[in-house]
Amino acid sequence: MLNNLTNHIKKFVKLDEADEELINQAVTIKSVKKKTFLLQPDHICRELYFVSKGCLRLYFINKKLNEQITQFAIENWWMSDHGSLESGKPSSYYIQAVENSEVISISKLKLEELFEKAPQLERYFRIVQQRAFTASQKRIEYIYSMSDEERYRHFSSLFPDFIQRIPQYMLASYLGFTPQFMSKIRAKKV
Amino acid sequence: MLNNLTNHIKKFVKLDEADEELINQAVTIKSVKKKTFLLQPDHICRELYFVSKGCLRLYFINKKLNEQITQFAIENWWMSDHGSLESGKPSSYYIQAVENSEVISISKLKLEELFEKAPQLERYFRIVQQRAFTASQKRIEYIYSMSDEERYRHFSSLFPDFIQRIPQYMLASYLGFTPQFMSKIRAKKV
DNA sequence: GGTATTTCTTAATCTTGATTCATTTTTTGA
DNA sequence: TCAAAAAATGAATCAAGATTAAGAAATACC
Repeated sequence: MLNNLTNHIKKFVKLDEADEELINQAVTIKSVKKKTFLLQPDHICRELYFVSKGCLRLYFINKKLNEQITQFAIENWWMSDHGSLESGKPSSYYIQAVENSEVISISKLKLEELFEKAPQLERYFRIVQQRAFTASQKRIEYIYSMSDEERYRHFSSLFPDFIQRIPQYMLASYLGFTPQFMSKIRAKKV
Repeated sequence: MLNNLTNHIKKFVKLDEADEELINQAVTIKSVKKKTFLLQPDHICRELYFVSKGCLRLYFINKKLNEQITQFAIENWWMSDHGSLESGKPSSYYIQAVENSEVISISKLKLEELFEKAPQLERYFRIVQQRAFTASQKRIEYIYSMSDEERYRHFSSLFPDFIQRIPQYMLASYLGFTPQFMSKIRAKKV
């Protein structure tokens, strides 16, 4: 649904019909089945993805050859490898659909064109980017101020619905510990 | 030096003389002595600080009553508590000068006025914000993929000059471990 | 509907880095 | 310049969570 994107933008800045039209022409809708990759290592990331339905994850393979998830994106979140997108260098990440999803995709190039034609988007992305940064900082704060167990309980209480949607091992990965440890603390819970 | 700010902005977007004038009128220069606080807990953060000389740190007091540093800002970096700035709620952070510093300060209010008068700034802050987010994500990646010792050695090799500027215990705090552990790995180094 | 693959659990042992407490070294400021 | 405060070091003990290795339970798919 294209509307999901423009509706989200309109929560932050004003768009007239011409703007909406421009945006809708610049983006493409993709249906992605569970486990499909939108980005793989050694590829240059050239697009940003807005999740209109479903769930994506961003992860890399660490030295111990385990998947390390660094981000999830659900409805109304953007997902991309901004590092690769900016630098034009190959990514070291995977972006993969965790559920059958619908994403609205826009290339970096088209986005830059859009910034010229609809300058309010510049503001929208500034705001969205700032929120993303604040959230990321908050996450670092949590990492450094809670134990793994505390972080698990904290996350569960903040996002009870979300933890139902994804396999436990993915949450363990996102929170930075092993599935075994996750089982241990869940067992304790009783 | 006001020029430090406008020069930095001009690395990302074009400014004409009128823009520069507007910016210079909106900001104020502050000389801050080492250990001076620019923000303390329970205060609402209403400003953003651009470091034109010196070094600031952002930290909070964790449950164990230790200082936990989450960010440093040196020359040409912005520092603020975006969470408090955005929400208008009291901060739980300290922003403190680590060295005698010169900061260029702008209030959230004035900045919003500036966005109207000089829309290129919207782009500048979008770009700066995006870089900050990318850096923050990169940091989370490091936290989750290296041991504390590895992270210390990695950081030291990336920023050899910076580690000379700050006390070791502050670096230990930023990297998320104790000064004692830091001593241990430094001793090993020989 | 049954087999194969994924996901989750349990338990024993091992490691990294925290804690505690004491001492030394360096820096600061009157 | 010298006393006091701040910062760094060292060593012994402890704890959180990793690792390894099974096995059990769910889910997916043919």
